Amino acid sequence: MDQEIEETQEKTDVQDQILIAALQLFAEKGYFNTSLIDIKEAAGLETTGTIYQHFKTKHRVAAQLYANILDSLSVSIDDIRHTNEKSSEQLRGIVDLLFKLTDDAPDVLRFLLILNVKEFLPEARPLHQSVPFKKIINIIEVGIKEGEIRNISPQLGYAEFFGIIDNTLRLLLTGFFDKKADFYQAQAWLAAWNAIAKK
Amino acid sequence: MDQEIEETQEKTDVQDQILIAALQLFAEKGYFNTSLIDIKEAAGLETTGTIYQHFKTKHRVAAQLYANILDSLSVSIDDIRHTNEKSSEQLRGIVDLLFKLTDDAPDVLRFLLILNVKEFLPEARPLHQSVPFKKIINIIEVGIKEGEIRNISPQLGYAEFFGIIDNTLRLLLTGFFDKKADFYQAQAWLAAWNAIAKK
DNA sequence: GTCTATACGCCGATAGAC
DNA sequence: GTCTATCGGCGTATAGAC
Repeated sequence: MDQEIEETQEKTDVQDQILIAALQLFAEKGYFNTSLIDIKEAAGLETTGTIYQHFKTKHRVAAQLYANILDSLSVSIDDIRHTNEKSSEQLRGIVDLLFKLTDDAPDVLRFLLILNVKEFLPEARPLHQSVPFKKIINIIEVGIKEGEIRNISPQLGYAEFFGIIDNTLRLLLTGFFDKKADFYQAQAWLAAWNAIAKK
Repeated sequence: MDQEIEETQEKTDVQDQILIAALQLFAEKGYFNTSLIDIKEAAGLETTGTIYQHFKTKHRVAAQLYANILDSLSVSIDDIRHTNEKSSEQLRGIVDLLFKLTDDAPDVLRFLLILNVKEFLPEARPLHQSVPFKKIINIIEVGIKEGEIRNISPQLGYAEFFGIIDNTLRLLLTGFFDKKADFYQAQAWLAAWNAIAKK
């Protein structure tokens, strides 16, 4: 039984190694510029065959990666919703999370925001129709109902609020800005919230 | 001499056919999912060899396409700057242009905004450091100096203003919105301008 | 200068030894 | 269940006939 646990443990570790290596390479070079040989080497494996023990195809590697990222984001957003009452606080929490991720795990945000995921995962829903982003739109809807946010269509509110946040993150990730991230975070939050807040 | 002109004319036409076909396919499927055989067929050619008469490599096709789009945009922006005095009017003109393009030539904007150009043109400057977009930042700088735009860093102003516009265009291009484009254009302009205008 | 035929390499995927 | 060896195919690019 100990053995079983060890094996399971090890298998999980190898899977994670592969996913981590793939994330880094996809974020850096893109899906199509990354071969399984690249992934194998970055994951410290001897052979590409090992990848096929854990994933049926290269495509599945990317699909799993995308699913994991969206799931993790979704959980974090739920957490933020439960620990904050007002829509403004919830949105603030999400913005904090995204900027924190830009610092701690830039490859995750590069994958989400810069790669054109549809190109290699054509069956995946567009980012803006994924579960976590639907939750953000829902927060905006609630904010409108409760009078914190001005009375616009939630989709438009999302476009305006998240347009500023998303673009700021993008510009941070591509090295466009010259000041520290914290500066832009504060400014972007203010501008984004002002764009949709009831005056 | 007539013959020379005809030949030149024809050559130009074939080049354009290739570029138009490539634009459409790249915008729809992405660069890596598009083969030269696809392009040849969409351009109405018999053989991929013809493409190699006009472009050294597939990569050059994409590079030429990107250069043409940026040039054309740059010319349009110059025109807008010359026919409008105030920064607010110039920005308004650019927003009108971009929404018009979304309608008339969506593939151009898909290429610019949705594809991750760096993936297949690694040597190209990021969009936000390209000539036409530098001109937009310059307009914002002038607007700040002349007091139309509040006193923020031009880069931040660009992130806020263009974040809203860019995201709205993206959401239009991906079919996220349910109302007509005109509605979102008016709203996006207002929100974007309000985000940076001096109150 | 346009089309035919083909070379060549790379990469995803697999079969099978150990 | 990990590694070796290799297949098959696609896609870019070219060489050469017409």
